[in-house]
Amino acid sequence: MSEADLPPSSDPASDWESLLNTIAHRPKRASERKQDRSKRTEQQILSAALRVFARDGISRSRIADIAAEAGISTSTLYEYYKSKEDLAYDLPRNHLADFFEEYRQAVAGKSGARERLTLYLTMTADFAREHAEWARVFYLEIWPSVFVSETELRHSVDDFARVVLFLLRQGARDGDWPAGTDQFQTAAILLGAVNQVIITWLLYRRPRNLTKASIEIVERMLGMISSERPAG
Amino acid sequence: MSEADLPPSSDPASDWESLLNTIAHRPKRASERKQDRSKRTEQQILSAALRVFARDGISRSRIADIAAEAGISTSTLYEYYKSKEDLAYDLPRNHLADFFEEYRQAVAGKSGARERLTLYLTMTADFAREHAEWARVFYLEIWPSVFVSETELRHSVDDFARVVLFLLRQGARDGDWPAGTDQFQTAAILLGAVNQVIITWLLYRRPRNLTKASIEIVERMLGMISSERPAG
DNA sequence: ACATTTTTCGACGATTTATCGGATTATTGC
DNA sequence: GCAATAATCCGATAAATCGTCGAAAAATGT
Repeated sequence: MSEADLPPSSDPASDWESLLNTIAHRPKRASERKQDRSKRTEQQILSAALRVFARDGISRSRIADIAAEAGISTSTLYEYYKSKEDLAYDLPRNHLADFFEEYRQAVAGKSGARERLTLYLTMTADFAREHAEWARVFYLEIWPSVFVSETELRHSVDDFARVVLFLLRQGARDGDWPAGTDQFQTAAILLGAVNQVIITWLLYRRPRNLTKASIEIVERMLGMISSERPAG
Repeated sequence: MSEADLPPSSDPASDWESLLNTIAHRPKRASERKQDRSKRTEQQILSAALRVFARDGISRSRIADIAAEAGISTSTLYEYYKSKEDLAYDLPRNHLADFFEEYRQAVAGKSGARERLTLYLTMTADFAREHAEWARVFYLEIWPSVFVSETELRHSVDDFARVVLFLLRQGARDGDWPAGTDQFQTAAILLGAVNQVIITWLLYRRPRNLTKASIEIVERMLGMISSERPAG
């Protein structure tokens, strides 16, 4: 069974709904733990791993430290994750789902492409600011990693760009910006710039005010894109 | 003795020269190996490490594999680098110095800020394409890493942005684009977009033609920046 | 209360990293 | 040339970390 088997629809509004639905509900993990105790343990592991990874970096972190931080033995941790790598790549998925869900709710009232896109990109930066430990692990260690493409996480990462592309197409249809330009290129500019700002903030705490900076840079880029003359 | 102790100069042309000089000649490593044999061994280690890191990823690579690939024993490798991390972070520096040197020569005839900037950003992408193994290690594993800021490599990474900022200021002085806008923001857009394109190419080989795509995206961004109306 | 399932953990084996002292090779001074 | 000295290399082995297994403990169902 292949993914993204949404029925082709000619109704843009329902396409948007179903896209949001898809990204917010990627299956989290086939854990199937029976007891509540286990669910608690799993949460403790994830929370401990996040703290330790953010503090020491994934490569320097030791499984034993994470287990100790979670208050369990090393071998118990291996009951839940078959390796450190497995744990590291599973870790960001819950948070990403949370982000998509937050966005889905925040965007509910808005129908304009530009409005939706502005909200998406600024919320991305804001989410990183609010979950700085997670963002450190995700943006500085996981996302660019060679191995993302081998994991389930890949779908969530791809979703990130999918939303931008969808909205760029919508805006082109609605006349918010020229339709002739390469939307992949535009998406690269938008996503690249926002990521760059987030990464700089994570590493050097510049700009001081990430929320304000991201709003400014997004407004500026969308302004530039809107007033471009169509490609000839 | 602190770095970057260039005498303050009010001559923009010589500032440019000295900036290029600084970045192309960062001290490579206090190796001080006496014999030619050692210099060869060091090269073999670096070249082997690059192959293995690019193939397996840094975290999955084993020191023993790198040593074998280099045709030396594990313990000999430790004569040269005190740990895998040490090796990984030293690896990119030679290539970066090569890039800066290549740029310095290519830019020699050009004096316009826009011309220099276009060349810089497109050469960045082209260098990644030509040295794909190195680029995989550098862009996907080293650059975004939390630890860059703890290593000597940090200076070279900072140089990357320094050049862009210098040229943005020059262009503002020369009237190539409005002077009012935040140049850090502009730099984030330019660098972020180019990095994004490079990373996408490394991971998915999209766009197919990286050289062409980077020229297009850089021209487009500089066009947008040039025709922005000054901030009010 | 007792059998069954689920979860936890200590003990241990396997893998990988890193060290050290001496053997080997090159360079220097004569 | 040839000894003396320095630089380089490597096998043996220690240290650290990862990962496995079987049995004990806890939870669940009847």
